[in-house]
Amino acid sequence: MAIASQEVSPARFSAQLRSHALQTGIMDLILDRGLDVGDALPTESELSAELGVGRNTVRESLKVLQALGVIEIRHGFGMFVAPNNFSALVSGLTFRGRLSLRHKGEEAMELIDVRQALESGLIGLAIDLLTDEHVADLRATMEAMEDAAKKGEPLHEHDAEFHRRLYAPLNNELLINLMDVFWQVYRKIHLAIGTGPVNLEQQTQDHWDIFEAVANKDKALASERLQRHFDGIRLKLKEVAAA
Amino acid sequence: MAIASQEVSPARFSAQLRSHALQTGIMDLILDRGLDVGDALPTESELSAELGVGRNTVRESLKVLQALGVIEIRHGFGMFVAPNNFSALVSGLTFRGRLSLRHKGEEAMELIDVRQALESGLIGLAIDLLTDEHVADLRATMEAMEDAAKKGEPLHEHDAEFHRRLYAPLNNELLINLMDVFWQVYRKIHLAIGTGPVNLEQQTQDHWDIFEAVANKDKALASERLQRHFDGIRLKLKEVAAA
DNA sequence: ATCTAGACATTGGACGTCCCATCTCCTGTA
DNA sequence: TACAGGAGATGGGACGTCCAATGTCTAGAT
Repeated sequence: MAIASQEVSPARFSAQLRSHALQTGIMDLILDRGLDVGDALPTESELSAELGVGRNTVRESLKVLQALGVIEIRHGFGMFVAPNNFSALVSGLTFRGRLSLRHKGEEAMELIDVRQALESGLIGLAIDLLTDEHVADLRATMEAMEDAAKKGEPLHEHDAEFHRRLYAPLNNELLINLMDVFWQVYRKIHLAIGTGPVNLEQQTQDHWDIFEAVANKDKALASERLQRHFDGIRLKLKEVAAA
Repeated sequence: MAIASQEVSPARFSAQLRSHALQTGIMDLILDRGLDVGDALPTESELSAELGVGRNTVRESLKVLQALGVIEIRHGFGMFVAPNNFSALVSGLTFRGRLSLRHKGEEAMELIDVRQALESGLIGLAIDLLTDEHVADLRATMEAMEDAAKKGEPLHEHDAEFHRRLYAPLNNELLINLMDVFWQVYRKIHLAIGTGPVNLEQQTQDHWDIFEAVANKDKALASERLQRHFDGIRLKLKEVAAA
């Protein structure tokens, strides 16, 4: 399974296409050999030989695949087919947000909007599938958050957990990961634009309100309260953009 | 929670950290210098010198940033801050789907589910913001699709356009891009599992039905019809997985 | 017999150098 | 004025060399 286009007329294909072909070549190799998550890939040298390109070149593609969450690279050990994760997306999107903060913060606002749209748009579907067990899990998370708030500890871990469990009924790991990405980007933007003194009690209460609406299966109210959840940062973003 | 804290041995972390630090280093450099979309980055050699790493090493990071849509690399000309695009995500996600098709197609199903959840979950918000102009645009797209169907031409371009315009009222480029990613992944999965003879008229009619519900601002009906939209491929996926 | 420390092979990480491919821009000619 | 072609700059790629991290295996001590 070689990059067939190389033998014929390399010049006809743009460099970008060749680079992309190498990446898909490696992915095809994984699929052709029936490698599964956790299985080891050939070594860099072997790949270099089999694909007929230099080791540096294959390394560039491997780094890209690593960034895309396709493979996992372990120094001194080998390379393996990775379980999916979107972590790479976070840095790219955060960069976008920071970049846009310099003019009008439009993209940062869009990032917030995406998270808001995802959360308030999908909560209805989640409520449809909500079981008592899910509600119990949510309550447990909220109690942990309340404990932390009383001790003056930071809430972000509990916050993340709450939002993850909110959409657990959808039973879709991929979607949870995706929403987690936007949670993280949200948080980074929040940190970047600087926050005033955080009111732990208020923050906890906001989440209790959301929990209550969800537990009562009131889709409209839950959706509205989730929207509210983002009003604060939107205001601050506008201030920063105006300045 | 697949994203954040996977169990990681300390040394592997450091290796990852250096690579990641280089990437963020380049992004910081862009931000520090006030570079904007379209502006040129320093040359590879300059970056190599300024960041104190070898050119090959910096190239690996640059390729990653290119894959993440942060920069655009033009052979023989230079590197530039890129407008955001998620196109890189597509290949990674498609790989996931193809990989999962070999056992139970779970991830492929999740990918479909994500698109379905996004579309049917967000249509309500879109309808809230729908204007007559948006409806007119949608109708125009549908008429173009119908024309193509009558000529026996492939519909996928019109299909993509229809779904893009469906969420245009949300006025969020980022979200449109994101949904476009899942549209493309959906299509690739569709092609990968093989489709029976496509019924152009039926396909067009399905879209007309969705259009009608949206134009009438019937959120529930629109959401339901969007859900239906995916029933076919889900069935086929289950067949493939069972085989 | 068991445990541990250290040697060892394997593998990825980083770098330098050389040459090729491609682009833009400028110059010269018709 | 317009077009063709060259010059220079920049990214693309290939080796070769050495460094660093990791897991394994073995020898020695207990």
